[in-house]
Order: sequence, then C-alpha cells, then structure tokens
Amino acid sequence: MPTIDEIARLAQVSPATVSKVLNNRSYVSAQTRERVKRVIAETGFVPSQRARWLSTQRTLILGLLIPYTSDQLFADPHLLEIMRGIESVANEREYNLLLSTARSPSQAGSAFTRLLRTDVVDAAIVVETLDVQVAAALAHPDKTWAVIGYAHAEGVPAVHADDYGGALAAARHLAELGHRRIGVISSVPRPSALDERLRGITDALAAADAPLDEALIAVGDFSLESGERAALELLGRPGRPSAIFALNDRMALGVVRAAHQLGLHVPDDLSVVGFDDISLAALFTPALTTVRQPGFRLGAAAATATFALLDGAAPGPPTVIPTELVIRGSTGPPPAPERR
Amino acid sequence: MPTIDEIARLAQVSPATVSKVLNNRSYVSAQTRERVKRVIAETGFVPSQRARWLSTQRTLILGLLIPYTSDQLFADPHLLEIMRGIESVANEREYNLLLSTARSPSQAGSAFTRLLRTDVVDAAIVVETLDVQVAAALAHPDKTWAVIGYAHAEGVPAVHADDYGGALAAARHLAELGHRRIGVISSVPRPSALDERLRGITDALAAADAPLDEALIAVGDFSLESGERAALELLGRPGRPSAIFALNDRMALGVVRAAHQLGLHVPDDLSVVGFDDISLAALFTPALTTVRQPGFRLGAAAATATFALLDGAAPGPPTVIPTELVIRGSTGPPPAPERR
DNA sequence: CTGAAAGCGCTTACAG
DNA sequence: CTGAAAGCGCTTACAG
Repeated sequence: MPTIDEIARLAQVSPATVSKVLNNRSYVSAQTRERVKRVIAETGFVPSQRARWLSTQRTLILGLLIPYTSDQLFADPHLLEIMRGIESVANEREYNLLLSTARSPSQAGSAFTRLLRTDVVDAAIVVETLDVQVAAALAHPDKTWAVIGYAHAEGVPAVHADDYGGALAAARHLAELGHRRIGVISSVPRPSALDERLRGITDALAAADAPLDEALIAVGDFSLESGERAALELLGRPGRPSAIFALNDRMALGVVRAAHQLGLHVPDDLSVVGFDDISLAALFTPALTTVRQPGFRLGAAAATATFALLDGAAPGPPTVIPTELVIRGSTGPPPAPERR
Repeated sequence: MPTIDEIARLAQVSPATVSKVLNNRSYVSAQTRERVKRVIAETGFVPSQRARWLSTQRTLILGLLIPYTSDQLFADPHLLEIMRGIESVANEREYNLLLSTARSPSQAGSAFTRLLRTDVVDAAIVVETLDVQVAAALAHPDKTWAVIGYAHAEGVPAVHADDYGGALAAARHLAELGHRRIGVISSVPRPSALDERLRGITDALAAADAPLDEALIAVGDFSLESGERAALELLGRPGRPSAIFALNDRMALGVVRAAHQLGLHVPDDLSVVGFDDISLAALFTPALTTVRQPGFRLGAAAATATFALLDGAAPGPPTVIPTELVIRGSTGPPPAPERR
C-alpha cells in the first residue's frame, strides 16, 4: 500500500496538498485536485487510519462496555436490543462499535479500565455495573461516556427505563386479579434497576393491603434455567404463591416450565409475570404477561446522549424511558381456594 | 494524561527506557525499572494506543464484517451464536471485536471495503456475501481474513457447516415418514449455504422417488414473518404439501404460525422442519424438528483460522462443521388421505 | 544497562 | 493556491 508521500511524488505535489484533497479541505486548484485524484485512483491508495488517528486525536470508535461475559450478553435478548439501538445511532454518525465484554464476571473492571483510560475509543457507553471499583476507575474525567442504568458517577448522563413504574403497574395488575401471595424472583447481586422494580412491587402490594412477603423472594441469575430452579423452590413449599413475578422475561419463561413440571396450569393454577418483553414473550405458549421496556430506545438514547457530550453539550438529567404493562395469557385470577 | 516523554523526564531516564519497562523488553536494571514503575504508578500514566498502533503496525482489533443491517443481525439468533464463538476466541487472544454492519442491504460493499482496505483492523472475519463486487474488493492481498460460508476468493480460509448433509438427512426423514409433496422455503438472493441445502433436499427426494417439485419452492427473507407469508401461499393452493422444509428456523416458526391460522395441526396435518436449531426451536410448541448447525463452533473455527493466518500459517482447505438432524414434535406421518 | 535518533504516516498552522 | 516543517506519542534498531 502506497503512502501519502508516494502519492505526492507521483502527482508532483506536496504531501500537504494530497492531504487537503483527501479531506476536501481549503483551496486546491481544480487542476491539481484532478491530478491528485487520478493518482489516488490509479494506485488504489487508502490513507492510513492509524496515522490519521494519531494526528487528529480521534478514532471514530465508540466503545461498548458490557460487564458480562460474552455468553451472558448473547443469551440476553434485552441487552442485544440495547446494542442494536446503540449500533443504529453510531452507524448514522459513521462510528464503529468496539465491543468489550468481561473475560469472567469478576474481570469486568480491568477490561473496562483498560479501554476507558486509553485512547482507543472516542467515547463509551457502559451498561450499568454494581462494582464500585469499576465505577471509580470509570470516573476518569478525560473520557466521554454515558451509562445505561442508574448513574453512579457525577456528570455522567444516564439512561434507564421506568423500572419503578413498570413493576408497580404489573404488581397492581396481580393484586387486582385477586392475588394475595405473590412470589418474586430477583437476583444477587442486584443492579439498581432491580432495586427499583422491587420498590415498585412493594409499594403496589402495600397499597393493595397484601404486603410483599420477604420469604417469597427467590434468587436467580437472569437465565431461564435459574428462573426454573427458583420457581421449583417457591412452589415446592407449603403456602405456595398463586402468582410469581420474575424480574426478567427469561426467568419468567423458566417459571412457566417449572409450573408444567409440577403439573400446574398457567394461568389457572399459577399466574406468571415477566419484565422486558423480549420477542419470545409473545411467541411462548401461553404468551407472557410482562412489562415492556424498549431496549432499542434505551440504547439509542444512550448513544444520542454520548454524542451530545462529544459535541460539547453539558450532561443533562437522567433520561427515563417509559415502560408499559402488556397483559397476555399468563396471568389470571388465582385458583378458587385462595380466592376470598 | 502525561506522555512517555514526561514520564521519562520525571524518572530521569530516556523515553526509550520507559518504553522498555512498559513492554518488559530487553534489559533494564532493577533499580531503574523500579523508579520508572513508581513514576508510572504515581502519574497514572497509560500509554497511547494510537501512537503504539502507528509504530507497531498492529491494533489487536479483529473486524467482523456482516453484510446485513444491524436489525437483521440482531434478529438472527444463529448469527449471534457465530458472533459469540468469534468473541470467545478473540477474547483469549486479547483481541477486541470491531463490528461492521451495512447501513442498508445494498451498502455492504462500501463499508467492508473501507474497513478491509485500511489499517484499522489486523484481520477480519467476513460472513459470506453473494455480492461479487464485494468479493473482489475483499480480495485485497495485504489483509488477513477468513470467511464464514463458502469462500469465493483464492487463499482465503472458509468455515461452513455441512449444509448438504444436514438437509439431506432432514429431507430423508420426511420421505421416510411417507411425505411425497414437500414444500421448501428458500430465499432470493440465495447464499451458497442455501444452494447446498437445496441440493441435499433434491438428492434425498430423488433417492426416495419423490422428486422435488419446483412449484413448491417458495421464497422468504429468513424472518419469521416471511416464513409465515410463504407458507400461507404454499398452503393456500390446491395440492398443498403435507410437509414444509424452511431453510432456517425462524421461517419454520412462521410456517407453524401460518398453519395455526389455517386451522391446520402440526404435525398431524402438516409437518414442519427448520434449519439451525436456535434455542427457540426447542422451546416452541410444538418443539421444532430441525437441523442443528453449531453457530458457536462455526464462529470459533473461523476465528481460529484467522489467527492461524496471522501467525503465519498457510491457508488450509475449508473447515466443515458437522450438522445433526434433531427430531422433535413438529414432524410426523402425513395425514391419511395423502398416505399411500 | 542506557539513550540519541529515526521512523511509523498522517494533519495542521504558518509562510509565501 | 501550495509547500516546508513541526507535531501526534510511541517503538526499534543501533551505538556506546
């Protein structure tokens, strides 16, 4: 591959002039421009991005930092939707996406620090992480970044769904159907989004005079299998719940599987609610009642906020994306013996 | 952020020595090394990757070129599995992944050319594209790359599944169940993988003395909705098929939906076969009979081949990943009137 | 063991 | 309109 110097020599101009032609910058006579362009076309010259990056101090690369292993990322339709939203906005700005996942769950910090403290990416979007050390490392003032989730650092724009409102609506829906004993499947550790969802559930059930029983909170890891295990546990005990609210859809689908295994019919014997509204939720039998949070919009909003920062705007308040309760076939009134 | 020159000044050594400490290269006295390390720690210095890239001629970035829009990519579980396989191997080598999708289906060429002809990535993996112009542009001798699919260029390692064998086995399965009229849902344009699958079907049905009827080949675009449309068309005509083989799982799920709409029971009235074995295939009701092609292994093999090339190995013959017929609940004998 | 110098391939004021 | 020179921040032989 020729360099700009060789092109300059062939076109009998200086490298500076070739650079101007390449970037359509300042005045170059039509004649000279033509000559340079011809040489470029003839040689198939493509300027070195590496050199350009060093001199312009930009790479047009947006980092996407996901504190999960790639296995976890690719298993999570909601994360993928977020990624799609980011991709879409980045693409418009002619930015490429550099994906950074963690080698292992505990290693998220080092990978991120590496990427954020160096000059590989112009800016980054971080999917919320609980790790305080990571948050500290991230708080590097030179770097432009935004968070999808609840911001832990000052001056960093955050984008999140209305987790509280969505969970509130869904729990109210269950209470209105007549459910009094409602199981919840959460996770440990618990990202802020899940804290908010739990808060919504707690408030809705308190208002319905059917306060959330701490003993009915089981723990999963967002996977379908973990939801299945947690549900088997909740349903295997005496005084089992008549409804289970899993804090994401994949675990909710696991709950349905667990119910089938125990010979329970959904929704006649057990109501199930999820969160996210991944595409599978509507395709499942029975179709899942869930809280829709638009992943694409979350990702797009985060990317937009990041580019705004890059363009010099001041970081604004958190962007909250509305959620929506979607009632489908997996919820109904509790079975008769439990009805008042 | 300080530069290497400032670190050198503070540690009272030359920039060259700092560089040696940074890269653990050649001999540096323990004492000097300590001093330099201390200064680096105190200042929080992180060397500029951009400068490093320019002088070392490597970026540790692997390009992933996908000739689809990001919408199409993220809607395709099989592609995502491939991506996961690539990610996994790249991660081990401390490579980051740079994602390049097409802005629009027709623009795949320019995006790829841009990325492959420049020096942004050390190497790339290309998901097979039909576009001949793209293939030509890709055939840039300087760049290391591999193809997932059937290679169109000389000296480029290719990795693909045993499409022919998988489709052959699935079509034979249908023939053995007694099906004589078998519909197929393919696509236009048709990647080589689908050519191979069609060839497998043709051979299996010819051997079973129930030759494939060209009139029963419908066209989709890999999406569930397109499979639904194509199936409605195939099933709405007189002499409708008793089985439909959709050349990917998402279209097959669309076929099942179409059958439901027409009041047909799967598999009693219509048998359905897919291809890929995405995770949804097993979760669907009825669970889908399909040909499993391990996306993760495809991706991992392609990444491994790419790194081998980067390490100086000569490109070998295509790697063929075995496929496997997975028989589930969506296939059965044809309905009585059609049985001989 | 250590450092001066050249080089990676561009861009960017600045002079002319 | 055009070009000489400096600069981006590292690494890499090569000398000492």
